Amino acid sequence: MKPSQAPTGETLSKARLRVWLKLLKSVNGIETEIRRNLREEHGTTLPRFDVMSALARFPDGLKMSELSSYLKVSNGNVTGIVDKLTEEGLALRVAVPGDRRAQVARLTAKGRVAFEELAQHHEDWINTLLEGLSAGNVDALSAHLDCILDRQMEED
Amino acid sequence: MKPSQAPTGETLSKARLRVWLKLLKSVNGIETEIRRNLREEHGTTLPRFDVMSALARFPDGLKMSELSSYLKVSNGNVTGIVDKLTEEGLALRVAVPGDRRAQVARLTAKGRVAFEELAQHHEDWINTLLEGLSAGNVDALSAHLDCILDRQMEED
DNA sequence: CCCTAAAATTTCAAGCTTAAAATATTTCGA
DNA sequence: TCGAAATATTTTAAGCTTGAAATTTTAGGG
Repeated sequence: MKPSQAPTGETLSKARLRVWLKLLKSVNGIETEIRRNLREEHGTTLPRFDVMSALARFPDGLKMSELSSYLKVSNGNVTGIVDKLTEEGLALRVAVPGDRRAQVARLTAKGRVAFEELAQHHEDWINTLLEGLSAGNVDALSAHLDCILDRQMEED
Repeated sequence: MKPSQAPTGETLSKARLRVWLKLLKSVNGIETEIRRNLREEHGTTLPRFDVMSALARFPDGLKMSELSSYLKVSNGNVTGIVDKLTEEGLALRVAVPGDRRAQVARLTAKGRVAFEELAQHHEDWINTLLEGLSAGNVDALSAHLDCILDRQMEED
C-alpha cells in the first residue's frame, strides 16, 4: 500500500518552510537570552562579544577587513565596535608595518581578561539553554545542520 | 570495552557550544540571503515582511500590543514599522470600539496582494536554501529543534 | 464622583547594521 | 615616474531594535 502522507514536492516545500520557522524561533529564543544576560549581568552586547571573541582567537590581531569578513558583517560595522572597545581600553589598533592604510585590531590585556570571564559565562548559558540535547542529539543535529551549511558554502 | 570518547560533562558542554555556533551560522546565512532577496527583488525588509505575515494571518487585525507579543519584538518597534506600512498604503489602523487607547492594525487590500506575492517568493527561497534537507531530514531536524523549544517554553 | 493603578500606545535616546560614498594608500603597467 | 585601478578603512544616511519615559485612556475602590 502507498503511504497516504507520501511527501509530494508541494508538501516538502511547506515542510521546509515550517522547519525554517522553527529554526528561527529556536535561535532567536537563545540569542535573546544571551543578549539579555550580556546586558544585565555584564553591561555589554552580543556584537561586542563577537568582536572580542574573534580577537581572542587571533592573539596577533586581525586587520579591520579580516575582522569584518571573519564575522560576516560590514566594514563600517566593526569600525564602530572597535572604536567603542578601544575607548574602554579593551582593544587597540596597531599600525601594520609596510602598509599605512591598514590597522590591526587586538585585545588589550584588560580585554583578554574581560573576554575570558565572558566566555566562561557564555558557555555556561549555552550549556543550560541546550540542556534538552543529549550528546547523541547534538551529533545528529550537527549532521543535519551540515546539510544546510554545505549548500551555503557552494553558493559563495 | 569503554568507548574512549565517552562524553564527560565537560565535553558535552563544548559540543553544545559548537552546535550552537553551527546553528547560528546556518540561520544567519539563510536570513542574510532572505534579507538580500527582499531588498534587491522587492524593495522591502524582513521586519516589514514579518509584520505583514502576522497581519495576513489575522484578517480581522491585531492590536498593536498583540502584534508585538506575537512577533516577540518591542511595542515601539511595531509602531514604527506599521507607520511605514501605513504611509505606503499597505496597512491601516482601525479604532477599537469601546477602548480609545487601543488600535487594531490590518492589511489593506493592496497590502494583502503585496504579501501574497512576497510569501510565494519567500517559500521558494526557503525551499531552495534548504534543498539539502530531504523529507526525512526535515522531520529529524524538527524533532531536535523541539528539544530546544520545549525548554524555552518552560522558562517564560 | 474622584483618583490612583493599570493598560495601550507612542516617543525617545542609544546602539547595531548595512550599502554606498569618501579618504588615504599602495600597486603596477606604460 | 605617472597615473589609473585596486585595496583598506572610515564616514554617512537610513532603517531596525530595545528599554524606559511619557501620554492617553480605562477600571475600580472608596
